[in-house]
Amino acid sequence: MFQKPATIQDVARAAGVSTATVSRVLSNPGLVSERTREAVLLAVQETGYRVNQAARNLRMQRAGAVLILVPNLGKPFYSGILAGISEGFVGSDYAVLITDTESNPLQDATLSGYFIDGRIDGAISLDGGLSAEALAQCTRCGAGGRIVFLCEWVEGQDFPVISSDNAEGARLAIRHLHDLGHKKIAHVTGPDGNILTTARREGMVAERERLGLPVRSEWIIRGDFSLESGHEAAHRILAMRDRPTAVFCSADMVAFGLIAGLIAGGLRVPEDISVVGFDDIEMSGSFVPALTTIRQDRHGLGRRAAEVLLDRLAKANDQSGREPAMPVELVIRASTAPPTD
Amino acid sequence: MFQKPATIQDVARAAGVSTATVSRVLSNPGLVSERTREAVLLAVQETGYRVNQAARNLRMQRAGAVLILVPNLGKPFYSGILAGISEGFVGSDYAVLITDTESNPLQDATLSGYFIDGRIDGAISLDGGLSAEALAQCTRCGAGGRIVFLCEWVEGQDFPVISSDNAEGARLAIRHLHDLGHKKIAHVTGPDGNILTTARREGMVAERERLGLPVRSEWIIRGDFSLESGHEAAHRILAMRDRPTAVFCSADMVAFGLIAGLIAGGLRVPEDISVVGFDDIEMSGSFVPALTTIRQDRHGLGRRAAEVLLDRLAKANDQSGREPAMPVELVIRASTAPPTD
DNA sequence: TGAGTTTATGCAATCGATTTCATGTCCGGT
DNA sequence: ACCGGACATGAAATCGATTGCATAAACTCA
Repeated sequence: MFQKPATIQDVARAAGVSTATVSRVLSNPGLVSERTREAVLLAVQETGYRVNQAARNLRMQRAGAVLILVPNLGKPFYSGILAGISEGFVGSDYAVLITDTESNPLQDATLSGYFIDGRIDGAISLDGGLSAEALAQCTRCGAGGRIVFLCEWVEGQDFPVISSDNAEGARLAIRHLHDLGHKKIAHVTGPDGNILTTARREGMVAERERLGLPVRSEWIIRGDFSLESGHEAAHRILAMRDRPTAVFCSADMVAFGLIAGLIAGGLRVPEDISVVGFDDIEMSGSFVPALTTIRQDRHGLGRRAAEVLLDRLAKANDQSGREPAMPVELVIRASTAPPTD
Repeated sequence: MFQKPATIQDVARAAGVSTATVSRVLSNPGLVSERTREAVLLAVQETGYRVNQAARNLRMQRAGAVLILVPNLGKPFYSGILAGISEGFVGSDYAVLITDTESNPLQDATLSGYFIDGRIDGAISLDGGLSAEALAQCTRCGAGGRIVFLCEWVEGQDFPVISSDNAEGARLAIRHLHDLGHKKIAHVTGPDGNILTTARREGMVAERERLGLPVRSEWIIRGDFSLESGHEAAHRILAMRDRPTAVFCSADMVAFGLIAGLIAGGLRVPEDISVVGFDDIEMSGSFVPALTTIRQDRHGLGRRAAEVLLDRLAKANDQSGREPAMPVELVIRASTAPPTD
């Protein structure tokens, strides 16, 4: 057969010390004398010892893992975020579990169950659609302080939230279009009930009012962050009598669908109509035309969420509340230009 | 403070039986009498007991987790696969760990380390770029039979492989173009050294020869599965004196970049040039023009890999080797049409 | 009725680490 | 020379489950 992994007993025997000493060398070397420390480290080398996580977790009453709840792993938007999160946990001895809440919907008891099981020590949710009951169950079993929301969040709950400054992003987009000379600006929203939909729509409306731009209710088009919804929006716009000269989309994917639809309908982007996206996913820079958009620091968002959660897990301090919003940035590319009345 | 999770002891006390009995009720109910079984189940309800995974894993000498190695989580291609994998593990009491091998490159000892640690019981690698040394270390520590490759694989190694019939996909694409009347067919490859690049290129070359289609070396354009490489390929093609009338791309993303580039260069798709992709990712159906492509059953591939790995983990049987290739399918949409010489 | 099964259950060892507590040694100060 | 403290180490309890073995009760069959 194959060689069984060495246990702490094996190391202790090899080094001629007790298991307690081996354990101390590994986790608290200051307590051990120079001589024995070296002997133990040598024995560790020789035996190829690695600490058994199950045993350690059992003894330390922890799970050694965190769970990331992703609404839909397929959306390119999440990739950079996940990379940032993983990076944030490198060297922390927490394993990162990822689950797709769309293809594996959570029951109310599932998340708290993972905590009770000792499967996870903490969670980062990119899904703002968790039920209040599910969260209440987590709080009840003491997991409340170990859940962090990222990008999305649940209204009326007091969990830490890391997110971009969505309102500011909307503001930047509108101001950019206004600076180019656009007055008739449409908006394709996210799905109803999504917290980001609200934040971006309201930011956009506020800025439009501030700048005194004209308002038409049909210029606010309901979407759902998908390529298809952008495509549908294009049809709506093509059919309008009083067409906007620019469109601010709630997500880059929407912008892609929109642009494709507009071009298929005979318009040119940006000559006939300007388009601004939101997110700045990888593809946006190489789309044709390259997309002007609001950049979210996806990697940074992920890292920050990991940091905040690690901090929670380490200190068990329960000061909740929202983290300062992460800055966004306007990236000007080729999909916007002055209107050509 | 919060209520501590109930242990098996608590349940045993509540039901007036020993912990052994509780354990049996939960894992091997047939051994226990009707009466006590009911009493125990009641006690489980009342206490809200859930078995502690760390303890169970320690005792059973398992990790309760599998690791999925994904080359780049950001690529939409992987989404459906991951969904299929997760689905395959639902109800199996294995946790699914996901890691991005691009943003977190594996050292030679990392993967085997996870096995030795008792962090994972098995792995599914979507990355065909694992080093021989890393794999050798896994084999050495007895983890050889618990690694499954999916989509990609490492040449010269005897791990089970689940993958689509890449050669057949290439054949279908070329035959489709040939049936439409195309003779001058170009191909944008994947990255050098990638196993799929080879499989698809060779499938395409073989079929082209079989049909007696003309060959020009510049019609085989080096790409890397990315949108950008499609875009570059467009420039190459636009600059050719003897232009192909159709292009078979090694991935849908490449096709998107290619089409965008061709259109920007003044050609029409499919009127002036036809384009076929490979993968059929979500976006392909709603791209403009909708993409004709070779569909891989991503969900099914993921599920199958999960099944094969679960099987391995359960039976500890070591019969390795390649699984039968998963079928692919030609999906005809709007990006291909007869040539218009 | 008694020997031999079968069935149901409990006791206690075990998995591999961490950590408390006790012990022993060495040192400096008086 | 003696005492107190600092330091190094080991013995053993502990985390929460699973399971081999022993035992007791119930049942079968001649």
